[in-house]
Amino acid sequence: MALLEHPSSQGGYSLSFLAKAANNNPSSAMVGDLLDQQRSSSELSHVVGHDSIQVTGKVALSHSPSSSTSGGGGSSAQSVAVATSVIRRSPDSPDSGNEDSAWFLRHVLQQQQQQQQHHQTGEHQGSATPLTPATSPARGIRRPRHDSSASDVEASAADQVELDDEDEEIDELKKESINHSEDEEEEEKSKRTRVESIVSTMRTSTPAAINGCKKRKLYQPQQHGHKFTSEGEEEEDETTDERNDSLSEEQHELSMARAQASSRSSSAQQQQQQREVMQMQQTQPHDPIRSLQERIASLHQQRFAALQQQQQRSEKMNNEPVQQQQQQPQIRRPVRDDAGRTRNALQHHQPMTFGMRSNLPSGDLSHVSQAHAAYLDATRRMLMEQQRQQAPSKSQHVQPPQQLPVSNVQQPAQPLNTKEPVSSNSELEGLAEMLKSELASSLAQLVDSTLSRFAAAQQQQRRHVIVNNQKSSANSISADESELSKLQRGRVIDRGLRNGDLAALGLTNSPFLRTPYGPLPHHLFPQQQSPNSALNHIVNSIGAGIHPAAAAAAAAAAAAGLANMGQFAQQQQQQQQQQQQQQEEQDAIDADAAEQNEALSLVVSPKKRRFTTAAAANNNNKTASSERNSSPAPGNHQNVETRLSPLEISLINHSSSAHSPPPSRSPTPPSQQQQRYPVPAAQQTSAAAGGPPPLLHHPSLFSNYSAYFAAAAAAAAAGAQQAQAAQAAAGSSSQRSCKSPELDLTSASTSASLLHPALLASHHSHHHHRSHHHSGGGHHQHDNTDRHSESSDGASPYGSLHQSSTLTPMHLRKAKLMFFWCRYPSSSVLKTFFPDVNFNKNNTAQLVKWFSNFREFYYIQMEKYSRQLLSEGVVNADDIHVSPDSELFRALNLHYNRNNHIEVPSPFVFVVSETLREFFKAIQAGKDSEPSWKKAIYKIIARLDEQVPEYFRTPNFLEHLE
DNA sequence: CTGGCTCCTG
DNA sequence: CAGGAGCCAG
Repeated sequence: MALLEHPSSQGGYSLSFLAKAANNNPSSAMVGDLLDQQRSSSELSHVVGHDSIQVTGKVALSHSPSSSTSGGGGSSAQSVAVATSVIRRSPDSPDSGNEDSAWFLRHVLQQQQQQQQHHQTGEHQGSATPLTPATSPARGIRRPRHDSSASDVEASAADQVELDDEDEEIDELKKESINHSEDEEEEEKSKRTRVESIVSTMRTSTPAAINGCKKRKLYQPQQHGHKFTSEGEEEEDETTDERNDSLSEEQHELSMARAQASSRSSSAQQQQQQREVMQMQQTQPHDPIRSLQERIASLHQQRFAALQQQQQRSEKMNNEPVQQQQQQPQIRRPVRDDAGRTRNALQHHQPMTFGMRSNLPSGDLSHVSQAHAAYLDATRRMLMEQQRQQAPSKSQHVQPPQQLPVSNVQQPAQPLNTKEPVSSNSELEGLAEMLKSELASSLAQLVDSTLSRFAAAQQQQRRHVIVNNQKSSANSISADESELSKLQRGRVIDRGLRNGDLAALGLTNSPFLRTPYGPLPHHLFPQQQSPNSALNHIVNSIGAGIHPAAAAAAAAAAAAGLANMGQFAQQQQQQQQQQQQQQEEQDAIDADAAEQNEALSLVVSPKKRRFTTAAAANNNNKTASSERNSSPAPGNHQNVETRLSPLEISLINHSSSAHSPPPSRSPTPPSQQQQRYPVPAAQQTSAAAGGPPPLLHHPSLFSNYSAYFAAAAAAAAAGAQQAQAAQAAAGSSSQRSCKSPELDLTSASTSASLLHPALLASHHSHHHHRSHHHSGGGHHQHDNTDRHSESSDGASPYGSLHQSSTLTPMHLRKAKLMFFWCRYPSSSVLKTFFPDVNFNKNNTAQLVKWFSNFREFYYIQMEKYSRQLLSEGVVNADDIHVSPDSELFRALNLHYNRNNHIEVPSPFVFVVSETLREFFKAIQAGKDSEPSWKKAIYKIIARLDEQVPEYFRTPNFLEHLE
């Protein structure tokens, strides 16, 4: 019976994924061992999560997401940390050779396991404490909820404290690690980190997408508010904000780039870095968006450089560069502005890119796992090679020349690498000058080409629009654009949910992490001059290969004891890295110029309501779907975009590219798709994280924890901002700066525990819908209505003043999602989650009624399934376990989460199982014959309500719901 | 009396 | 899902 699942089979998605990955791994001794360990660890964590859920109840649940989610990732992070500690503490650690690697790995793994256990214990304690037995039974089914919420807050507070501690620890560890210059170990660590990152990434990868549900018209849109309201003002604000954000981002970027440059071993890389800096500087003043893009481009460049190094190295050492490359996040394709060098780098990498492509058939898990396996394998080989080389001659400087392939301008490289920055300032300046000139020229070209392309694209779009939708033509500066914008929103949503939970949007690129730890890498590898330069090189290359931020974060995390938050942050970063890689791949596939131009256009034209993605060459599908958007763009887009994550982007791309079901991302990467988005999205993400709450930039805040917080705050800020905007459109910037932070912090703290790693599963469905609409053809009328409703819902309300008293289908959707956390929301609280609605008695009643209906459906299902269980011979209620994969959840998901906007929160899983048990027991006891036998159960279930995550308050939330 | 909930029906 | 009826508590 699908419903019942044995405890053993019950794990969280993430865990199972991890296990899968482990299984897929081909591997050899070391790697294999590692994987096994991983798996076991994951199981452990899994078990932990499960236990906590069952045992502790609500509070535990709130924590559980982190535990279950982090399962693999957490373990990885821990392992890293462990590694560090091991290095420091154990004197017996071997200094060299083959044994070193193996030894290191084993130790790490062991430590990891131990830590897991510790973690487990901690978990129990934490969860158990806050639980507050609900009171007031009779009337106040709802009251209990309040109690529970309070307990949640406490829990979150506790978490914060822990995090602080973690931060301190991190700092200490960092220092220590720096002081202890053990090259080999360092190397190991870096490698380890990479492996870990991959594993964690796999963990997070998309959960099994449920059905590609069709979007059905819930009901006709009753009205549309004022589409075009104070659009102008908001936009203005947005622009400024964005600029500020971008600027701050740039700053971070600069500092980071410098730090990295110093650490880089090869002069070529330095050059690139400098170029980046130059680019950023140049672009900063002008266009924020552009600057962001530039920044991304620079990042890409960095990666490329790293890749190149690595590739060469790997090639030399063994003949398997491809595999390694696959694994590494680097396969980035230079963003538009990159001129010759970047392109060169790109070209060099292209072969690899292709390889990746072939190996990465779909964006789903499978591809990830494959990559992971490949990566592990490659890693193993690398280690072996290293060992071999080391053994024979420790003082081989032979390597350097090879590593500096493309631009050997400054050969001093390896030996001097650490000190280069200091000594060669003048040189750098000269380079900077050169770069500047180069950039200037290249930029001009780019701009020209971009503009021309954009124009062409627009024309095309218009055509499509006209053909497809007559009405929308007016607004349709670009139907495609609108579609794209929608997609983006989808991404945003996903990101918002996902990241909102974990790192709250944009942690990946968040300056917070980066700035602080950016320097770390180079500190960690200070002694590259040491005899075994080869190893050093490897380390460097590895480090470089990884996203700098990620690497830094990883290092920091490793050093630290790995607070939960830290884990999250790290994981997130890693994930994003991976996602970015994917995106990059796709991008690489496409022709460069066209895509980039599109991206630019997208950014450039902020006025279109739903992100006007310039989307010149976008898909036909989108064109068709464009019908809906026409509404003016509220200012919030920027914020929204901030949350876009690479993954989302990739998903979007995937979906757009093919109607195929979510699971498999069709490799067919039509060059036309909006791959451009990825880049902009990423940029914005970083910008958003950095921008809104400048206060958070304070050094003290630089920690995983702080980063997390900041991100959350930023996310919240967006919401707050909106609210403010709604009331007073103008001059909100100052207010925002002051007020937002507070709000953010508050919300963040409050929601810290609440934030779940609810992953937005898929935009696929959305896209599908759209495409369906198009294909469906014949329903022009329908489409039009649709568009109206959407525009009124998503767009206008959030715009700020566009409140309407109408509850739209989007609101309904949101309400349904909220049901996952809260079954008995009070009307007052409920209202706060729909700031875009002008509530009156009627719509309030409607909203309340919705939840009543939700409950009804829910309880019906519960009763039905519990009866079914009973009939199947289940005797003990305790034997009832529900897995998210169960039929029951399928039904529930279909009802409340049709498009899988979010991953079913683990708390809800618990609630369901609990409800099931209660019904089961009641029915078993024959209470169902009594008059209102369900009421008792209702009471119990009412107690299990949780606070709805803060990100539901995000103004843009609705937009994300397709 | 009102708000809120459940149950039933369409 | 929405409407309506009925019940209950402030």
